[in-house]
Amino acid sequence: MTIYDIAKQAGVSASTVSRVINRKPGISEATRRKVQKLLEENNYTPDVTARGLVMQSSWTVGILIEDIRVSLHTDSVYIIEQELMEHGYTCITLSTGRSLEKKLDFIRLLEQRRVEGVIMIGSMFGEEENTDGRFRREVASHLGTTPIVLVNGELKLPNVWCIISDEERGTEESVAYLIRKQRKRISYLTDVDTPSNHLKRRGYFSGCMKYAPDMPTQLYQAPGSDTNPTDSVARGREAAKEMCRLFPDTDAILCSTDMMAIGCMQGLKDIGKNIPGDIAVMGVDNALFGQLLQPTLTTLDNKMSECSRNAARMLLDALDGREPSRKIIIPTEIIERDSA
Amino acid sequence: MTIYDIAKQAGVSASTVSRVINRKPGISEATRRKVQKLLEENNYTPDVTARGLVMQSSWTVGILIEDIRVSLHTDSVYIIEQELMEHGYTCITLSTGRSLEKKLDFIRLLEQRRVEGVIMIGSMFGEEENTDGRFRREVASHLGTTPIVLVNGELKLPNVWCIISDEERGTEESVAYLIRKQRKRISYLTDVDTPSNHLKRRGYFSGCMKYAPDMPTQLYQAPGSDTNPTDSVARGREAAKEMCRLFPDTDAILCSTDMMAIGCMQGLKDIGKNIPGDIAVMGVDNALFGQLLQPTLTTLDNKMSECSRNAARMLLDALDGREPSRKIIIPTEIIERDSA
DNA sequence: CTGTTAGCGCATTCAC
DNA sequence: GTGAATGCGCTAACAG
Repeated sequence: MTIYDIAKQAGVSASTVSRVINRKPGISEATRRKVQKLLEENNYTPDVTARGLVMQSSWTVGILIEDIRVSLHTDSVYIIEQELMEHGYTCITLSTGRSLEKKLDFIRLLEQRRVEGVIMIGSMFGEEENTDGRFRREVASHLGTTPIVLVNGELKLPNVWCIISDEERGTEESVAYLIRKQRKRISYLTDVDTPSNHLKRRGYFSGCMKYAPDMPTQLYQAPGSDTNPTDSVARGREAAKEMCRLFPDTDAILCSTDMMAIGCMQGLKDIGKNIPGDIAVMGVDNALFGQLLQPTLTTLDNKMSECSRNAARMLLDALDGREPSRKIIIPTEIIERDSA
Repeated sequence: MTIYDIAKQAGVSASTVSRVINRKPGISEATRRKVQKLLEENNYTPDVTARGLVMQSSWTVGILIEDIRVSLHTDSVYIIEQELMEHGYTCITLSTGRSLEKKLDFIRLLEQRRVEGVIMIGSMFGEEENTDGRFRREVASHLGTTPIVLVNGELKLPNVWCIISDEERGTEESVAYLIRKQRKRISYLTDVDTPSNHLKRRGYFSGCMKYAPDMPTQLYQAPGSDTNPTDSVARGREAAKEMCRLFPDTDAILCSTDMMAIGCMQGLKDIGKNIPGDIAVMGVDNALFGQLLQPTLTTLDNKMSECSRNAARMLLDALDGREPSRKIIIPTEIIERDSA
């Protein structure tokens, strides 16, 4: 069913039909009604794809994310999709996994689909000093003129806007918090090598330096590379035991994510440790489930929901030519609960 | 950058460029190489939207779901997207919420985008006897020729395939399980009115009838309508207290979802009940977090991951004209843990 | 007020 | 082997 079919039935031209569909002025009430009736009777729906071709606008935006199963990301995607949909955009959400190749594939996929904007969630989409810049170059050459908003990462490109959660500072303050809570041997548990994890780790070190210069720093990086919840928890569980061996005097474990922290708590329970009596545990993310455990999990809220909402709005602003700020930083907040 | 731009640079016609892009035979090795080189140099990417217009195929499928934040659904979407993407399809995933209007809006949106197939996850997309059939009619008129796979629901339409988890039977067996565990007063906690919840509730009643005909049935339906995790847990928590008032002799609460069960456990703890000593708790879904609580949550695994994987394959089969089975039922499985 | 024409980017006849 | 012409479904500029 095309506008031509409708036009024929109505005895008018296709452009007339197009006009009534798009509510353009300059049409007699009589023909408007006649056409309208036919449209409804035939259950006509315009092909937005064809429309996009001539209008040079797809009303589509892409969302890139490492793994939709990570609840933090799920919430972000939900918020962003709702916000963009309200403004008429349809989202294509892609879980890239951790490989660079896959990320590049999806960048090309979005280009092929002629998306009008892109939101990338996660620090792995940013550039660090130690990268060869391949990702940045590919983004530049494939999406060089598409507005892009990066959540929790930075990419120095003229079409990229950034919004980041101040996790480094937050981790620093988490150390201060634990020290205020009388902890004497704070160790740090991290896993996958991501820029975000590097920042948090740096925050741990500088926090120790600032607030407890005499305390030895104790870092443990758990092996493994997948970041889905199941793996993260399992990894934290193993790591907790390993850390108790490596750092027998530790009385607080600061974890790079809540999932790791949850696993960590499991592991500590496995070996009979009391939380927070023997060891305090603290995570990052403010995941829902931290509230449901016994004891409830103290965590650093990195405000990802707020970041996501802002990201969507920044993209909408950029799409409407309103020039949002190039870079926004959102402060974090410590959520005090029972585990620390 | 279009094929015409490339054609001009190469001194050939657009059709020649099109041929090398699509690896069609009948082109001299020389021009093929020349064009190929230009394509790469210019970072050319075909517009799949325009291609779709002429080929009459969008290589897009839609996924409809009530709320992506429900972890059960998140996993389903992840699995389906991966599977379809491997076969060249791009997914548009839409969280419809609970309103019928929104569902219909999104049905139309998918029609506008000319998706080639649709997967709907959740019983709310099916039809029950007590519905006025509006949803079915709208699906028929807007997506009447589009292959659709329904997960956990049924829609009697020639272009719809169904895959359902046998939750009714599973709930029945859950009752039997609790009785084997010496429970004497099994009550049932449910919430939102969905077909799936109706089936489970029916399973509860028939289970009681079958395995403990003398036991009085005790049903409580918690008020509220949103199914996101936060709300579900909160609702379960309140409900647990209410149920202890209403049914003071209950020694087992069977919950319609794991999130409700998790909330339920919180609520029971709030009022000093011991689990499973005083009261056993059991859920449905086999959510990851059931394993992480203390005590771990006994649950009915409704095999949603398996259902999802099958749904994707059924759609692919239908898309390729391979005629999959019209309806498939997947049996559930009780996962024994500590709460019951 | 309405119809004709052209073109969005691409693939596919059908000639040559 | 390759190019010119045509059309996918739609909107827009220009006539009338």
